[in-house]
Amino acid sequence: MPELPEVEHVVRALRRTITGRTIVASEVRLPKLVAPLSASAFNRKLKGSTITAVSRRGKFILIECRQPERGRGQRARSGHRDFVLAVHLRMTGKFLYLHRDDDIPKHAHAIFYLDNDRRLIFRDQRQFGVMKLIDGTQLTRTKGIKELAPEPFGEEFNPEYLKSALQKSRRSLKTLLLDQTKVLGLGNIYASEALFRARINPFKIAAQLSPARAIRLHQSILTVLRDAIADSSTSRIDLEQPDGFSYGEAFERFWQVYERAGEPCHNCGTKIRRATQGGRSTYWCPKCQRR
DNA sequence: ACCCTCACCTGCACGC
DNA sequence: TGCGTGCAGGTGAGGG
Repeated sequence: MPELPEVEHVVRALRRTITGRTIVASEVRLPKLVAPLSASAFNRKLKGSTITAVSRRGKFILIECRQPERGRGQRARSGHRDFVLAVHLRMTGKFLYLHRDDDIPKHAHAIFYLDNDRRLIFRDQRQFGVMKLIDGTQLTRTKGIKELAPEPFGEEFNPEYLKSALQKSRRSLKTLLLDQTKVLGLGNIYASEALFRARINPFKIAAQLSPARAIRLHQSILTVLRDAIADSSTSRIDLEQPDGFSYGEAFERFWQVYERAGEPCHNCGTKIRRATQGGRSTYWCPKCQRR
């Protein structure tokens, strides 16, 4: 369920919580979480590794690790190997930071035992989440990551980039905004919200959007992501409160159109509409976002 | 190369 | 109460 703003806050929470910790051992209870790697190979690789940093690429959480040299002789010069544990939360993935005696909750598919006697749990009700171990130098060559569009807050994601991405596509804007290889970071909620802010109809064909509107859309994408990240209720993401937080709750009160079908538009009072587009719900104001 | 549909899962809200 | 249906914020494989 998390889109980029929620992932960003999970990253910040992980960063202040687990940076510098060593993974004493790990336990994978759902093998497909780490497939095609085997659970035992995954655990072997992580054992004894120290977490050096936590970052993000799109909606992927990157837990950067350093594995001390084991055995004799190998790679004697550097003395360590760097790798990244890349985690995608998909719909329901969550991290929890538990004490030794806390009960392991339902749907805990991976457990990381840390050197401070605490446990980092990966919990995922729908089992869509994925983890992969990537060699330090291979990150930008990894399938699933190398195809991602530029980071929305980076220089490369500018109005010119967006215009050119739009020009190449015959799909609807809403569908295109969900494509992480074209525009990075939006999900089903913020795609609708960004289009509402830009006053652009979600069914409009991408290539037919005027340059002026493309600039407006670019602005709206950035502001909707920034506002969601800046929202103080977001910082409530607390890894120690397993059920005290659901990603959506924090932002609901700011939604202008999402899940508001039949309710009045905050701008003009017209009833917000809902339709299915590419199998997903799209919400829009038929007056503010005319074709 | 592009784009669409379906599949992956569990749980919840709803109507009967 | 129970059961069936549809829906959920994300992607990726496979096929046209």
